Amino acid sequence: MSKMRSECPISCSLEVFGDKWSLLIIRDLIFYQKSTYGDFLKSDEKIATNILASRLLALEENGIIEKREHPDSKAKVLYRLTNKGIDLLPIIFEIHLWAEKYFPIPEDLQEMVNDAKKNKEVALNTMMEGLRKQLEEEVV
Amino acid sequence: MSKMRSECPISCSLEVFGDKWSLLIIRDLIFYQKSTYGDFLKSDEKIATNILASRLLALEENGIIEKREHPDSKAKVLYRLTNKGIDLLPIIFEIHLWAEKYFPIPEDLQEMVNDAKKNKEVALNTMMEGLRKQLEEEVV
DNA sequence: ATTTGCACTTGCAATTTGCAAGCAAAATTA
DNA sequence: TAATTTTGCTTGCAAATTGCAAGTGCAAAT
Repeated sequence: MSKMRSECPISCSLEVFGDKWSLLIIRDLIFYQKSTYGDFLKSDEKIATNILASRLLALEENGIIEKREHPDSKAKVLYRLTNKGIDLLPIIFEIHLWAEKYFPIPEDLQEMVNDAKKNKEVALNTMMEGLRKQLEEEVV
Repeated sequence: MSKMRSECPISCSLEVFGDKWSLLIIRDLIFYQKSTYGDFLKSDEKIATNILASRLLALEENGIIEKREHPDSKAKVLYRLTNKGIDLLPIIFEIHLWAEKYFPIPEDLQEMVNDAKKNKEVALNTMMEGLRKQLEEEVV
């Protein structure tokens, strides 16, 4: 957050998640139930270990994700989206809808995208509620 | 478009507009009626000339923008969003709404964002129709 | 007690970005 | 008509970022 390029909301937002990796990490958190450093490393796009570390730190500093104790082991770190991070879902939803129009969509996502197309608001709200519930439950 | 990192719609989309500059150029086309190389250079974020040239080329290759003859002069080049580019507006809208929640929004954009919050679908459709109309008219 | 798993860090090479200057064609001015 | 300015780039080089491979330190399993 050192230097802002401008006051523009698009520009400010891009400084938070406008790189090649951040939205992919957020995607993994939302759609693939990934939550650890090792999980993110396994994604198809093959992020480098140092880049992953720097992105996770930046996302944490920007309040998009937070670190938690992992229930299974002290050696693991559990990463979770904050409410601020969960609020990015509408953007990710719209990116999916745009991509659906201009790229072939993998089978395993087709159903989700179809739902989103049929009834955007409902699909979105359902998904966001799910994520927030997950966040609350674990605090307990 | 040389090498794809994965089949993921988010990843594919990011390869089109997921850098620090592309969405700002698209923003300028949508919200500030900018349409020439010189216009884009004047933006607050101060993009370098070579980077601007490379981004314009990439956006054109990806079918997001197109070059046109400028009505005023042969020395000028008119850049316009294609329909594919106009379809990015919902994403940009959602980014604005997210930003509105987490950043201070400049006065000159406040009204637009308020409209968007009050009646998202209507505001979005109005704006997209306007952009498409502009695109059609000029072809004549 | 030793090996394995996990979350990183470090060093260095390769790629990308950013800055400053230059350049050709078109338009304007003298 | 000639000189100057505008416009849209390109080029060369330095600085920053990214990517790869090889560690490192602590926790957990064997």
